[in-house]
Amino acid sequence: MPAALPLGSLADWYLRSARDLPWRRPDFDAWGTLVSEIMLQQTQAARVAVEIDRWLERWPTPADLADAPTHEVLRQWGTLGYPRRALRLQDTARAIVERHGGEVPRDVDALLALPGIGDYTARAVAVFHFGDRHPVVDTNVRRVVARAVHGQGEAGPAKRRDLADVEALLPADPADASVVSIALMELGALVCTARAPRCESCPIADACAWRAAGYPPYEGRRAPRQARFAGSDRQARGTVLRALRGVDVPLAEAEIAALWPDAEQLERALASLVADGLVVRDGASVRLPH
DNA sequence: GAATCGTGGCC
DNA sequence: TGGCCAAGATT
Repeated sequence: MPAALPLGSLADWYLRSARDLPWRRPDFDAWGTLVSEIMLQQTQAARVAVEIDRWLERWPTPADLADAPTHEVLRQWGTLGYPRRALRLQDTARAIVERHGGEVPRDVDALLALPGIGDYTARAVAVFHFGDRHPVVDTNVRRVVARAVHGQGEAGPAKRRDLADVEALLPADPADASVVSIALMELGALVCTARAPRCESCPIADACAWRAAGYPPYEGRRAPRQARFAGSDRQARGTVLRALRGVDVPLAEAEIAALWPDAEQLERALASLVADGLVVRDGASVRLPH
């Protein structure tokens, strides 16, 4: 059993060093928290920070987004990446209106039942907005715990076990547990980074098992590395969607064909965009969904 | 469990 | 320069 982490030092460090991010402002409501957490799925905080306010000014409540034209939702999503998230976010807004009277639910299971909301996002909303006690486990938390608690240089692929693993670290008091979760995330983002961690300024360095062991290199299994992007179906999809966002009329098949050199790959990308509901084929042209 | 899904920043 | 990484979720 590893020694307990100095959670008091961690919390003090957080209160001293936390970034001033929009979703940490006291006036951020449950809906704003949910929207920001979905945008933060695999997208860097700095990029979300410049988009979130404009989004929430346009659609300040779930009912507002539920009623929006989907093509406008996709345009506003812009280049945040993984545009299926924008569709799911609108689906979630509609589900909140239908199932929960337009109010973001507090219950983790109710949150998990919403489209596009998984283990991380559901608990992030329940903890960071509602103040309940749950483990909030993202890539930062997994890395910090792997190092400080388990003495491993990397976390390896995400596992179901990670949730219970982190839950065991949390203080009993929900408010204290909430600060520990956000502080672990911030520590992973600012200090205990994937490359070149800043151990000299780490508030829990004295208790870090990885440091105590002399920074042994990671020997365990790793997540498979991302496929090359250049020339991929993903790039083809992105190219098509970027073109459609840039105009307010459908694009003819010939205009679409001019976007990508490999006709067979373009057709495959187009078919997958249609299957995802991101694009609609309308006769001999292609457009964003209404 | 592994593959898929955008875009941009960093060294 | 190109691989790695980023507040993950879904199938």
